[in-house]
This record gives sequence, structure tokens and C-alpha cells, in this order.
Amino acid sequence: MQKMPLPAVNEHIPHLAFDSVIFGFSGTQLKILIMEYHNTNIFALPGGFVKKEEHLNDAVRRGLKERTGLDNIYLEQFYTFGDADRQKPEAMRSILANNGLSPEKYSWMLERFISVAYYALINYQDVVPQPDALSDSCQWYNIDALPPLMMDHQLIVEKALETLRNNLDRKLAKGNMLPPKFTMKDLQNAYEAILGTPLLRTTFQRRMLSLEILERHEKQYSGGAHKAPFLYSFIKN
Amino acid sequence: MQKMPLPAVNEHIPHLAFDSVIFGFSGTQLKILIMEYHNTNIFALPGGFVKKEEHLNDAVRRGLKERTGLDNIYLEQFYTFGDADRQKPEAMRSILANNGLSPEKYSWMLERFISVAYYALINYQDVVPQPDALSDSCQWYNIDALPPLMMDHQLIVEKALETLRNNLDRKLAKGNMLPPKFTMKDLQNAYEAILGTPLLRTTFQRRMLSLEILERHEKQYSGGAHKAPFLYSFIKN
DNA sequence: TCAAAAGTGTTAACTGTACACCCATGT
DNA sequence: ACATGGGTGTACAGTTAACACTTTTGA
Repeated sequence: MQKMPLPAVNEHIPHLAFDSVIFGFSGTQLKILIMEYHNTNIFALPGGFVKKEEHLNDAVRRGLKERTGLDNIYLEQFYTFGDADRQKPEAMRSILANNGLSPEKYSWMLERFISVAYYALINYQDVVPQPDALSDSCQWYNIDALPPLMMDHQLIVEKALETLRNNLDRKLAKGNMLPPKFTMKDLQNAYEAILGTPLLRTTFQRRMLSLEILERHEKQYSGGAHKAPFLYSFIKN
Repeated sequence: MQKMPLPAVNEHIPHLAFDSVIFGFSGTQLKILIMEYHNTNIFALPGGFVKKEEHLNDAVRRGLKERTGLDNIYLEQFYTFGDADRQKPEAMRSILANNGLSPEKYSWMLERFISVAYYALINYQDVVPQPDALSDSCQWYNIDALPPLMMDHQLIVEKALETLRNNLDRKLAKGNMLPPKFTMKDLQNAYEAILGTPLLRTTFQRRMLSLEILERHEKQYSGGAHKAPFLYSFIKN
């Protein structure tokens, strides 16, 4: 697997970064992708920088592709974090040191950054996380069992989750968190994992159908000793 | 009235700006503050730049204070506009030329900017708009009769309005768009101006009271030949 | 025929809408 | 007393919640 080269100085807009909260769903658990830097025990959201003449949204799409191999993802910007003291220069210095990179040459990475945050909804099954040049792991973590994250990344995750919970109906339909066809039970599991509360099965079913965003397909015979559930897909428009 | 000096080079983070959509309410009309640059017929949202070590939110508060004289305003970030082609370098060049400023010295203002957009809700009555060094007017315009705006500022206004319309109940209560005490009619006028639709008086009243965000005060005797309305204020928490 | 899980019917509670009605006020 | 605008009562419709019931499936 090819590792991404570290970007050169001056290629990017200084002091501007993006971070992405990439949500996946394992069947019962809501998860996000977290990177660990080489030999540092420092965990962070996958992020990146914006090239001088690159559209911001394109930069994020590019970054996401580099880390997950996935293209054509539902991405939504939700907040820009701009506190002057969100940086932890010591942490970044140790990341550079542990990667044999001189702090002089990469001093721009130690400076203050304003970060535009995005969230993505992707299918957990499809992703083979690819660590980049700086990191030695890029892994799924349960949303309620995250490692300690660097800087204000914990806050970013919380705000992403809060945003996701609002108008979940529209958002889940646009993303790719579920496979193309899924049962009503799958959908309910996703809702429950995201909202963090149990829902009534019958009420849930009727509410989903009343939204008129689901298309009903053939039944799925699971081999289980019970009525086979219908498969559904989102009506894309 | 003191005009603001033009900021020096290198004081600010390059390629990063903010724009603010400042909403005011005149009694029946929703308005926003628009600046016109000297001798250019170019209209823009009031905006500014972020200093190297300044918190983003502070930068916006500072910019707003410079232009409206108002402090302690309800400000909310709603989107970051990052298309690479949102700039119109020709327009900025002509602004500089018409102000006797050399494009060489201020070339950083011609470059690509990513802009973090905020909206504010303020009391129209309280504001004496103060044009800054670059502009010769800073005026209220009805939301449905804006002059043609530079760059993507029209889009920014539309997105601000869309954001404001969502969860208006919470937002109006936090802002200062209405005076400290107001009648139910005032409140309804504000809602109608923002949402752009007429509302039923009786239904509106009951809905507002059920939100439990209003405190009822003494009645207001207007001199009109009719029952005096109660005054209300928002319960701040 | 039984247990498990899916799907549907039914009713009661709640919420929102529309409109009627009553109340206070200055002329 | 009456016209004007503010406040409340009420009835109806639409939506949601809770639970009972039926259906399908494999053992």
C-alpha cells in the first residue's frame, strides 16, 4: 500500500486546515475514523490542508480519498474552529521529531491553524483505512470509546455528532452509512446508535414509511425462523 | 466620526476573511447592513480579516464593533465559503485604485480568500452605521431590495437567511433584534418579516407562550382605542 | 406446532389550526 | 355605544405513541 508523501512548504494556504469526522456504522455501533501518529500515542481526526488554488470542498474530498480510498462521499461542512489557542505546538513537535522531520523545515505545521470541520457518512464495510505518511494507524473506534484526542478534536467530534443528530432523516438518506439495500431493523439500529436512545419498533417503522424516502424491494430470507423482512433502499433525488 | 485605519500587511492571516450578515428589524421590515466602497458602486457585506494570534470569534466581534459601534452582540457562525473562484480580483483592484492605494502594496487583498460567515441579530434602532476607511457608506437595506453585491455575497445572504429561519424560536430569543420589552404584535411582525409569510394571530400567540421563553410584564397603553397589549421580554438563560 | 421476528390495526393522547367570542380602551 | 385590536375558549383535524394482534418462517 502506497503511503502519501508529506506535503511541501508553500504549497498550501498557511494557518488553514480541515478536519473530518468520518462516521461509519458496524451493524450496532456508531464508529469514527481516528489516526495515530507514529510512535507518539497521539490520536487525531484525519485532516489536511488546502492548496493555494484549490476549492475548500475539493481539498476535503481529496483528503478523504487519501485516507479511505473512497470517492464520491456525502460530506458536509458543519463548523469552523478558530480559537487562537487550540494548537498544541509541543504535540506537533513531538510528532515531527518521531518522524525524523526537522521542526525548522516544517515550522508551518507548528503554527496556529484555523480548521474547517466536515463530517462524512460512509459504509463501514467498504473502507480499508490507509495510514498516510505521518500516521501508523487509521482505525475505526466506537463513538463512546474514543482514545484521548489531540487539541480540540474531542470537541469537534461532539459538535459533529450534535449536528448529525439534527435532521437525521434527511442526512442518513443522503449518506452511504447503510448498504444499498437494508432492512427496517438495520435502519432502526443505525438510528439508535446515532441518537443513543432506544426506539419503538412499530412506531419507527411507520414514521420511516411516512417520510416517503424509502423504496421497498424483495424480502430477505435470512434462514432465521421468522417472517422475512422487506429490503429497502433510499429514494435518491 | 473617526475612520478606521487600513490594516497593515502581515498583520493578518493571509487568504482568510470573515463576512457578517447583520440583521436588523425596523418594525415591519427585515434589513441587513451593506457597505459601499468609495466611488466604485461596489456593494459588499461588512467583513474583515483575522489577526495572526486573534481568536476567530473575537475578530468578528471586533469587526462588527468597528462598523456598528455595538458591543456584546449575538453572533453565530453559519458557514465557511471556500470556493477558489469566489474572488473577483478586478473589483478589488478598482476599489484600491479609487482609494489611491497601490495594488502592489495591497496585493494580498487581491488574492484568494476563504471566508467564514457569521450572522448577527441587532436592534435596528440602536445602530449608527460607521463607514470605515474603505467605504463611504454603511447602510440598512431591506432584505428584498438589496443592491447587487460583489463576489458571492448574495449567496452568503441567502444562506444566512435560510439558517436564521431554522429554529427561529431559539435564535430570536438570544439576539437583540427586538427592544428589551415588546408586544406580541411586535414579535409577530418580526417572525413574519423573517419567514416571509403571514401568521395567524391567535395561533401565534399561543405557540409563543407555550415555548416558555417569554416573560409577561405590565400592559402598554398606546393611546389607541383598544385593549392595551401586554409587554413581554425574553427569559434569558 | 412453536418461538421468533416482521408487519398491520386500533385506540387514546397530544398538538396544531381555525374561528368564535369576549374584553379593554379612547373617541 | 361603538369601533378597534388584544386575549382566551373551543372544537375539529392531523399526528404520534402504545400495545394488541396477525403473519411468516425454520426448527
